[in-house]
Amino acid sequence: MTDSAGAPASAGPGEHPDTKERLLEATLRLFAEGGLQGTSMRAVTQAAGTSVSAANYHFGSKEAMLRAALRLRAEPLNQLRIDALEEVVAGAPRPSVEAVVGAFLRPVFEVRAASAGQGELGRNFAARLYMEPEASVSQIRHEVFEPVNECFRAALARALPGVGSDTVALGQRLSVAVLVHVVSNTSASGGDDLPQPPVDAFIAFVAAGIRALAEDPDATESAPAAGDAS
Amino acid sequence: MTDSAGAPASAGPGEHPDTKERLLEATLRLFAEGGLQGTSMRAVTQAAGTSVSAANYHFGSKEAMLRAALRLRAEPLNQLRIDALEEVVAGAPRPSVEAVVGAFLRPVFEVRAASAGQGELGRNFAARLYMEPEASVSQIRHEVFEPVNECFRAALARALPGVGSDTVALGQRLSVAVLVHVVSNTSASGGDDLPQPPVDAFIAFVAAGIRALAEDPDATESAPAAGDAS
DNA sequence: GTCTATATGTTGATAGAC
DNA sequence: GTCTATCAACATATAGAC
Repeated sequence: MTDSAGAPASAGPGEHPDTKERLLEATLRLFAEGGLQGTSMRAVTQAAGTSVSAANYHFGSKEAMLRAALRLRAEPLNQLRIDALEEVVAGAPRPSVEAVVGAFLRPVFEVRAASAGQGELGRNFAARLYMEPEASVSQIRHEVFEPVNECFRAALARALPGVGSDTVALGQRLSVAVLVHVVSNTSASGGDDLPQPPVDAFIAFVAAGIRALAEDPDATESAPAAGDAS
Repeated sequence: MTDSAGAPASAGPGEHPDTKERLLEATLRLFAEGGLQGTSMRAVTQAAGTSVSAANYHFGSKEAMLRAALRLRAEPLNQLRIDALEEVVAGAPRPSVEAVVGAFLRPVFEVRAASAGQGELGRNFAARLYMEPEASVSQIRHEVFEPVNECFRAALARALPGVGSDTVALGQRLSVAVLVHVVSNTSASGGDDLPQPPVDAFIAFVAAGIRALAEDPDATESAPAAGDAS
């Protein structure tokens, strides 16, 4: 909505990165390193080789610029996961839990592996996007990931016929939990450079956990018993 | 180490909260709401009914004050969990995975339930402590929680004889993953007020996941196969 | 020990020249 | 469209009176 009318010198057909594009790229990179409050307009615009005024001209505010950058980067991954999930559901009327969980988790690893070559843009970025507690980021995260989560729940319900919807929802949430930790524990969180286990380990963990929830719905719904049954 | 020598008017035997105590309390509360960069000395000292100078007099810097507050709040929980883990190990030479995971997770829920009455001090706090990517917070988190994690790994190794240490370590990491999400998803993360499933659901999920890792060490060590075996 | 006042730097956003 | 110069507000930290 900004490159509509009066952009005579920068609205090329897509050849060289103009100022707006450079700003988005720099925003992503610096946000990935420092989070929202840890990233200043000055740092971003300096990294983009322009000025604060240019950024405010194109986006209006710091938050708007961040939102644009986050959506730009997160939605392709978003679509990748939705496609994978729909493919699993379309391929089998009753897919395995592993297949569904794999469709949910694998694209994240693929994108991380792909962006590992072009610097660490995408590494910390996913962690920041998932973990930043700032309200604006949290809102974007919800907007972008809620369709995926819904798609995941639908696929999971297919894989687990007869299981309650709240159990399915809990399984989805805990899948995200594992995903978040995976994504954060390699770069942003503890400063540790832990070894990265293969994707299948995480899929096996999550699938077994979800099956445990499905097999014991009593624990999911309400469990006042078994306090100290040692 | 600050109330040792020259504190004639505020080092009471523990009756009324002095300035230092009020500062720690306010630091915890505001940090729980806004994170590290989102919490200023001005806001903290104003909430504590004192001035920035007093805070710097007692703690020296913003980061030092935060560190003191974090340790003050996190270490009791820390000890609770270590005790529970040691009790499980002492009670049975080969405890169940559920018992070990329960000892790891339950104290967190207990502390959250206990602090739910005294305002939302402890609710967001755990989430912030676990999720804040700031270096100083991350360092404290590591210092405080590493002993617990080590204790948990030891107990888990008891419950899973013959399982590789890296598999055990992965199980511990993913337990923390679930814990983080549980703790963050009720207040700080998405702004959603999701229903809180019982503790046993999380224990069942984690225990089953860990067993899956233990039963298939092939996936934990290295898994170059099974790319698209659909 | 605690305060007021201040030093020094940074932030996000804007005004106006070009 | 992009820049330089600037604003007002905020940050952490310190100096010195009391």
